Amino acid sequence: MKWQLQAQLNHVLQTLGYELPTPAGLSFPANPDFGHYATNVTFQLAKIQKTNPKLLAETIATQLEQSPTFKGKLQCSAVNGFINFTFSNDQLWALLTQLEGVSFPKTTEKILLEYVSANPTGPLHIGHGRWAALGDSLYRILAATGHQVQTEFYINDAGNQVQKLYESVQAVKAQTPIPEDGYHGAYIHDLAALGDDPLKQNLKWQHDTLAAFRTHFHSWVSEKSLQGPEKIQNVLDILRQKGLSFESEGALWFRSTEFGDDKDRVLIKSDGANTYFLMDLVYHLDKIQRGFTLLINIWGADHHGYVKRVRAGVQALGGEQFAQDAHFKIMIGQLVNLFRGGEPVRMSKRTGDMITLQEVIDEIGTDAARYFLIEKSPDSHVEFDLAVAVQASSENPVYYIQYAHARLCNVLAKLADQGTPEAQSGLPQLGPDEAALIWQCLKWSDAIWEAAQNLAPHQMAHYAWGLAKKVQLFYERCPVLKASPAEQHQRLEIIKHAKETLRKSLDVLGMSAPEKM
RNA sequence: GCGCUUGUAGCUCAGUUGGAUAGAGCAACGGACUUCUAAUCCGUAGGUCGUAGGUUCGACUCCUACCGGGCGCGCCA
Repeated sequence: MKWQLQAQLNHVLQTLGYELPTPAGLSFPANPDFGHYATNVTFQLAKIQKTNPKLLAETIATQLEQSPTFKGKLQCSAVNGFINFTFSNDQLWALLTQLEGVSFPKTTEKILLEYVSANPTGPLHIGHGRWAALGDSLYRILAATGHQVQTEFYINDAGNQVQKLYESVQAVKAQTPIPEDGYHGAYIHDLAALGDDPLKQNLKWQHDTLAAFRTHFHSWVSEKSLQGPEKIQNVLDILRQKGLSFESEGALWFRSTEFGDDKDRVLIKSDGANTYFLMDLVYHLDKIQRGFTLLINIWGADHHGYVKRVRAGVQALGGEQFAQDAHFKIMIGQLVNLFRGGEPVRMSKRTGDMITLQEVIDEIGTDAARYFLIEKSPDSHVEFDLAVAVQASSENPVYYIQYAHARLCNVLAKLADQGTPEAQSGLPQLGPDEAALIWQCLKWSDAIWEAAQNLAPHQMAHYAWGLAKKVQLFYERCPVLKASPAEQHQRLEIIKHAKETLRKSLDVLGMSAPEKM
C-alpha cells in the first residue's frame, strides 16, 4: 500500500510544481491521532525554499486534498509541519473488501541465501538454530514479496576438521584415546556404535533437526564437489591475472589488503594444501557464475573477523558490482545465551555436551523456539529462557499470537453452524476497534515489504504480535455471534481477513496457526 | 593493542534509516469472569536513551573521544 501511495504522492507533488531533492517518503505516525501515514517532505522543501514548514505544510495539504488523485479519497491535514494522511472508515472498509491480492514492486535480483552451513562434525547447537530461524524466515519473507530467491547449505566436508572427526570416531572404535585436538562429545561414541560413515551420519542428523525446525534448503553444496582442479585453477588464474596474488615464504597469497583487509591472506599453504579461504572463494565465484546477482550470507558473530577478506575476495573475483553491499550482504547474528528459569544452561543433562538444537526443539517445540530466536534483531545478544518459552501464560507471546488465531477460528466455526448473515446494503458503521484491526491487517503488505527490504524478519514477529493484540481487543469488545445482522456481517468480513493475515504472519515466521487451543 | 558489535523503564527488547509528547511486553499495584475459549481485557506507576562534546530547523538515530558488555584477530575450518 505504502509504495503505491508514495508514488501517487510524488506524482501529485510533481504536477503541482514542487521540486524535491529526494522522493517524498511516508511513515507510520507514532500517535494514532496523526492519521495512517505521514510525510515530512515539507521540512526538506522548506529548507530549499527558505520558508516556514508549517505554512508550507498547510498549503501543500490543501493542494493535495484538492488534487484529482486524492480528492474525496484521502484526508490530508497539516499538523506541526507534517502532512498527515487519514483514511475514513468507509475507505478502510473499501480497501479491506475490495483488495484483490497484494502486488509488490517488481524485483529483478536473483538472490542466493546461504545460511547455517555448519561443519558436519557434530550436532547443531542453539546458535545454528538462530541462523536457521533467521534464514528460513527471511527466505519466506523474500519469497512472499515476489523475490527470486534460493536457499543453500554449504557443507564443509573437506579439510582438517573432517579428518579429526574420522580420527576421533576411529579411536573410539579401536578403544584408544581420542586425540587431544579431536572431538570428544558423547555423540562420537554414538557414531562409533552406529558404524556408518560419521560424516554422512552427522549430515543426516543436521538435516533431520533442520527439517523438524521447518527449515528447508533448495540445495546442499559440498566443499568436496568444488575441489575439481579446474575450478580452483580458475580462481587462481583470475587473481594472478589481476596481479592480486603473490608467492612468499613458500605459500601463495591473496593481496586482500588491496580491498581494505587488515592483512594479506594465504591461498595455498607452504605444504601445498589449499586453505579453507581459497575454497570459500571458489564457492563464492561458483555462486556468481550460476547467475545470482545478490548474495546473502548469514554468519555467526564468531565469524565476523572473516567478513573483510571474503568481501575482498568476492570483489576481486566478481567485479566492482559485488563490492557493493547491494549485491553482497553478510548478516551477522549475535550468539545466544540459554537459560532455564534464570539459570544459565550450557550443557546437556543427558550427554554433558553443549546442549543441541534438537534437545531445545524436543523441550519447547519448534513454534516457541523459532519465535524466541527470531523475535529480536540479529544484532542483539539473545537471552533465551527455556522455562519462559514453555509457559502457557501471558508471559509468552507465542501463545498470545496463536491464541488470537484460534479464537477467531472458533468464532468462524460457530458462525458457520448458526448460519452466516446476508450481505447488507449500505456502508458499514465501524467502531474504533474494528477500524484499528482493519488498518493493522492492511498494513501487512507494508510490514512484510519493509522486513524484506531491511532483511529483518524480527519486524514480522513484532507485526504479528501487534496484529494479535488488535485481534484480542476486537474479541473483547466486538462480539460477533450476538451482534445484529448488519454488525455481524461486517465483523465476519473483518475476522475472515484478520484470521488470514494472522495465518500468513505466523507462516513467514515458520510457526503453526492452530485452529483450537 | 587493533577490528567488528552492543549499551534505551527493575527485567527482556522495539524504535519505520534524522522528525511530532522516546514505545511494547513481563514484573509491581488497582480493576473486569451469567464470556464467542480469562492462554484475555482495562487502568496506574516506571526514562538525564552509557558519559562528554560536535554536526542542524530538529539527534536514541550521524561524527569524535572516553567508559562498560560480547566476539574476533592462524600457512585452523
